[in-house]
Amino acid sequence: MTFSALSLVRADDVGSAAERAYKLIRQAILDLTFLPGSALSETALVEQIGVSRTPIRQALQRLEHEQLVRIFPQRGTTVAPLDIAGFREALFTRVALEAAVAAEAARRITPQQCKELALEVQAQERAVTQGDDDAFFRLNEVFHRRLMAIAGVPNVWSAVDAVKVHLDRFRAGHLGLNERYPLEPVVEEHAALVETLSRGDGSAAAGQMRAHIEKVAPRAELLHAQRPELFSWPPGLIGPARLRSLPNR
Amino acid sequence: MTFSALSLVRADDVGSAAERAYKLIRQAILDLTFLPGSALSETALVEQIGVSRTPIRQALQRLEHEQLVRIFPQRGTTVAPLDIAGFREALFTRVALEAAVAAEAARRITPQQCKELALEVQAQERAVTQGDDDAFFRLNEVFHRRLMAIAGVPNVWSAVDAVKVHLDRFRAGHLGLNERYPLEPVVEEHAALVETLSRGDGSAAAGQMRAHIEKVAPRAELLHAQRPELFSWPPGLIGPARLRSLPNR
DNA sequence: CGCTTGCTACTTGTACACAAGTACGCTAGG
DNA sequence: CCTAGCGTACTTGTGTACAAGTAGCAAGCG
Repeated sequence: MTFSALSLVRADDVGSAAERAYKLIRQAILDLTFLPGSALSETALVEQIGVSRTPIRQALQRLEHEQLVRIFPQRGTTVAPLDIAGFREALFTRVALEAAVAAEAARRITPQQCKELALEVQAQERAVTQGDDDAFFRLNEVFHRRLMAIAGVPNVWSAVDAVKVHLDRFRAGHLGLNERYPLEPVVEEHAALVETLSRGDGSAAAGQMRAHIEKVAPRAELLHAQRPELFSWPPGLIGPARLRSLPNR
Repeated sequence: MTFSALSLVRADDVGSAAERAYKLIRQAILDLTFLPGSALSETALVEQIGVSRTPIRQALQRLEHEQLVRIFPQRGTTVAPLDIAGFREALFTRVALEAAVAAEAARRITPQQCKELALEVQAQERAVTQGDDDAFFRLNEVFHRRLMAIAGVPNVWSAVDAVKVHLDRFRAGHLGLNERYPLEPVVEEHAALVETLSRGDGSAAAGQMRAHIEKVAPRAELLHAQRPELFSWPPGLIGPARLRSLPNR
């Protein structure tokens, strides 16, 4: 009983101060607590998170490296606006990598691994029928990582993860609109993919994976049409000027 | 005449202290000035580079993120050993991305762009016949980046660059052995690729790109056979223990 | 002789003070 | 009323002192 409480505490307590600051700020950007285009004050973050400027700065520099924030020396730091071109490039990258993974996995997969994947798909189905979206997204990630392990390239996930944030930001934008994305087809595509993998058909598996991932493509233009303010710097300024007065947009 | 000297100075003088420290340490790791497995002392780097610990630490954390160093809290920092598995995964990633780029470029390329690529290949040929390897490697990088621009995904290069260091480290290891890698076939493959792109044959271009990049694959085992000490932690220790006494291996 | 225990010197992590530079607003002048 | 100029308050970048923790060695004990 104390265990579950402990594991909840861990999420905000484990790791160095810099690690905690990184995860907190990153999550706040992804779920739109910090709106795209708004200014991020290091001193304000110090008060909100309760650590010194040093770990805050480490976190912000990691976030700048993955292009979630922009740091303008001696001027300020802002949350990067959503960007359709960036979305398309991230999607291109993820499709290329995961399609290649699927092809290689089809060549290497064993019957035992096929059974394990089928079990995972069943777990995904349960999560969807129970309406537990968060559980499904976790299982979805596990599934895609498992394919990389089967293909013998587990660390390719880090390359996917680096671009995946720019896809997930669009999903978060849709969540704010209360538009649920139907998850049942996703599970069906997973099941079909496992079946293809079990036949060892690499090119078919690659094609299915490509189509599977590219289904999120329309999200970019949809969200841009519905919430254009997330895609540009606040009105009245072009580019990196006027960083002082952007408290919350 | 002062210009070329200036441009040489720039490499060590431009950018923030953290940026300079990052580039210097990175270069020293890539050209084996800092040997794989050896310890990196922050205070020693402070004296060698001439900046404070803060930018040194920023640089080391960037290097840890791209897996060139490993930081063990309260214990020490070491240069990451070469790793065949990492090489294979980096190669897989680069092949997947660049093959997809080649396929997309074949669909989008214009006749004008074909001519420009042909001119670039001629410049590469000149560099090779003049024996200017450094110039060729710069032109080679420009060529691959240009293909991404043509395919409409210029920022995919950053994803390639992130894994490319783990391929380049093996090239640096070979340089120490004075084994020159023949560059003429590389230029010929570039020329053949441009010809295929001009025909708009996407799948053929992807296949050529795949073969083109995978030619470096044998380097991993070759270097491992000739310089195994670059691939493991110094003798007498397994894993991350005993960081104190590893001055230069 | 082998083992334990404590000390010392080193590591990285964090906090804070200061330096360099920028934007905004006020004020004085036209 | 408008505009130019300056000062203030803010930003990030850097240096440095201190805190927390680890490895290695040496001395003392069994």
